[in-house]
Amino acid sequence: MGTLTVGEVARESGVSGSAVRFYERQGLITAARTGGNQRRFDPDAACRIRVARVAQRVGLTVNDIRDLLAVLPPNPEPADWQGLHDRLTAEAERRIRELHAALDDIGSGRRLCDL
Amino acid sequence: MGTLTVGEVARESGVSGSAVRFYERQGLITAARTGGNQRRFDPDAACRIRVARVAQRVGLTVNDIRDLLAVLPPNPEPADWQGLHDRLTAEAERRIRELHAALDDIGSGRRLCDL
DNA sequence: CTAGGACTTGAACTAATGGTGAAGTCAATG
DNA sequence: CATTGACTTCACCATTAGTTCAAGTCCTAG
Repeated sequence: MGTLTVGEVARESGVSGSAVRFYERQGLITAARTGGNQRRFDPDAACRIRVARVAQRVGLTVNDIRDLLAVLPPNPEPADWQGLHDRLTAEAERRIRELHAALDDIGSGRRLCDL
Repeated sequence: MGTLTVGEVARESGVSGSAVRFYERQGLITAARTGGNQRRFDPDAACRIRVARVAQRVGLTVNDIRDLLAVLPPNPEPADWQGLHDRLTAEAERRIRELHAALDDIGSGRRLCDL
């Protein structure tokens, strides 16, 4: 099944080789092994990593992303992408709401701190 | 000038005593010293800490917050609060824009990863 | 004037986060 | 079959934001 090496996935996904191995350790991607114990990835590994990078920009940790990607099977169908998209969107919007709430508190800052 | 002990500032600001000392080390607040080398804070110290906590919610690090509070003199005037408010608002809005940009990229996720 | 709670320092420690680096092993090519 | 680049593991690094500890000092109320 797996045909891509660490280096190939790294190049395709734009992260370092050590990051690819890190992501495998963390369960974001999975790999088959050759007789000589080398990793071989499915072609969707790079894709999963690209999704992971976007999720990091939303503020998710690698742990969060593991859970997120757990619901994404190999060779995902449109519905799988949709679910993932929905979860990420909800998370980003939640963070935007938190920032707005902080802004509101800042707005009342002078009153909070009248000296 | 300074009349409040570490413990009093901690109580007023809602953080621990060790955090108060930490914030002083980091330059978020300043303290006078008694003859016996104990810290004595101005009453605005607790206020500055409350501002710092809001800034943390916006995503600033303690280092960022030191720079932010550096422009806030003791006994700040309305214009000082305004400047601080503007900087925090700008930062929060920048982060909101980043999240929106990430959302846009998520929207194109299926195309990015067509397998 | 003394008891004990609050304070002092500095260093070590915690815990999460996101990797990197060194030393050694594999595999494909000339 | 040897070279050389890619691969392996495991330990370690750096940052962030504090907490904890020990050993000692201060200060204030009774």
